[in-house]
Amino acid sequence: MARRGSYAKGVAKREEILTTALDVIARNGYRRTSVRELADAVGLSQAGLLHYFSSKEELFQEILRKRDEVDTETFDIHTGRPIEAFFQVIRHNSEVPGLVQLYAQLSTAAGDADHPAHAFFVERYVQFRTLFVGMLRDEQAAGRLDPDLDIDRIGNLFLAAADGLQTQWMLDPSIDMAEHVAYLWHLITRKG
Amino acid sequence: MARRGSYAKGVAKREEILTTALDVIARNGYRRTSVRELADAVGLSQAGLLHYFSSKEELFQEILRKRDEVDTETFDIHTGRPIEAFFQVIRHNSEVPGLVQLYAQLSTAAGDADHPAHAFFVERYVQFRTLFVGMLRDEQAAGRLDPDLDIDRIGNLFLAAADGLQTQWMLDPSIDMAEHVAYLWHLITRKG
DNA sequence: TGGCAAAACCATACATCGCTCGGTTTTCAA
DNA sequence: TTGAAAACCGAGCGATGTATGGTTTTGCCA
Repeated sequence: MARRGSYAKGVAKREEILTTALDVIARNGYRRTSVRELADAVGLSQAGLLHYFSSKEELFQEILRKRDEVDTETFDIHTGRPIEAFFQVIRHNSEVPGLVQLYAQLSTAAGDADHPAHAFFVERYVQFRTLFVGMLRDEQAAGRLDPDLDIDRIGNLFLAAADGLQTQWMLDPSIDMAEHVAYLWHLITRKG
Repeated sequence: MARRGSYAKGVAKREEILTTALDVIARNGYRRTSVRELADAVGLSQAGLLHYFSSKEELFQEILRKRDEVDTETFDIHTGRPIEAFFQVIRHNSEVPGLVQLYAQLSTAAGDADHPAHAFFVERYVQFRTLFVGMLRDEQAAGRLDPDLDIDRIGNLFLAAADGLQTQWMLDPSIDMAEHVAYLWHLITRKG
């Protein structure tokens, strides 16, 4: 499933690389993690590792893609109430600082239009915006949310708050990300 | 003023490095800017440049520190109404994408406690939080803001929104950062 | 079941990076 | 005028990401 024509061994190895890389980054931090180190951790040479991912940045992108897939399943994004899943994901994030570092670094680096992961993040934000705005629309339709609210802007503000709070949390772990986002939700839903 | 014991020439050169580096980064983007390139741009060798800044990361940190100083003066942060200055800074940011890239990258990299710029950003956030919360307290005292609001949390949410919107704006420049932050302000001040 | 194309994987090498070291030249106060 | 410190450089080191040209392993199908 990794690529067309992959052997069973290759598919398993690719998966092993992703999960192992996640561990190494979580333990060593994003800055101090090199391709050689990741290759060693899965018993491959650097060239052997780069057979599966054409560059370091693509490897990191795929790690984050897999994270999204796992989170989507684990926290029941599409079936439950998305706002609840959103809070759960944020709470969970404070237990995987390495991933937060990786995400923050790669998503900002991808701001450059030439960055290999640029398209990935552009699409990611589109998807999350759509998901969030759809949820807000449902809340409005159910009468639980002021119909005068600009749900497009609010959707962007929620994503921005989640990202920005990660930066603050990395600098000062005493900041409770989920609590802050919950307060933003309170600000929006108050005065029914 | 740059360091104790600097000669006049050195002080001027240090200043030239900062302003030139700013231009180069704005033009080439943060990723593609190396120390060698910056050294060339000011007519120095790399070793010559690193006489003024002990590392690349310290140079970038000093660029951002200078940016803060210039913005503080230009937009009248301490004398005018801080919220207005805040909007102006954000509007101005969309005209200096290179700086936004640099800030986003360095501030997230500094999340690692071992990063050379870690202390700088920790302190920076403390300062901005203090400034912002003070402003919110004044608004409450003047009766222009609901006294029940948690101004500490709101302060953090504003900083987070400003940061997170930069990420979104880099990925999609059609996003109006200032407009979104203004809408957040509207959400907080509505229903006086 | 044996052959063979493609996948899996490696050793080596290369360009570039940030940075250090040991020096020379320039500045400027005493 | 002098000399100590600042300003600056050439050369090179170790580490990084990645390209190249190969060998070994896998598994489909004839």
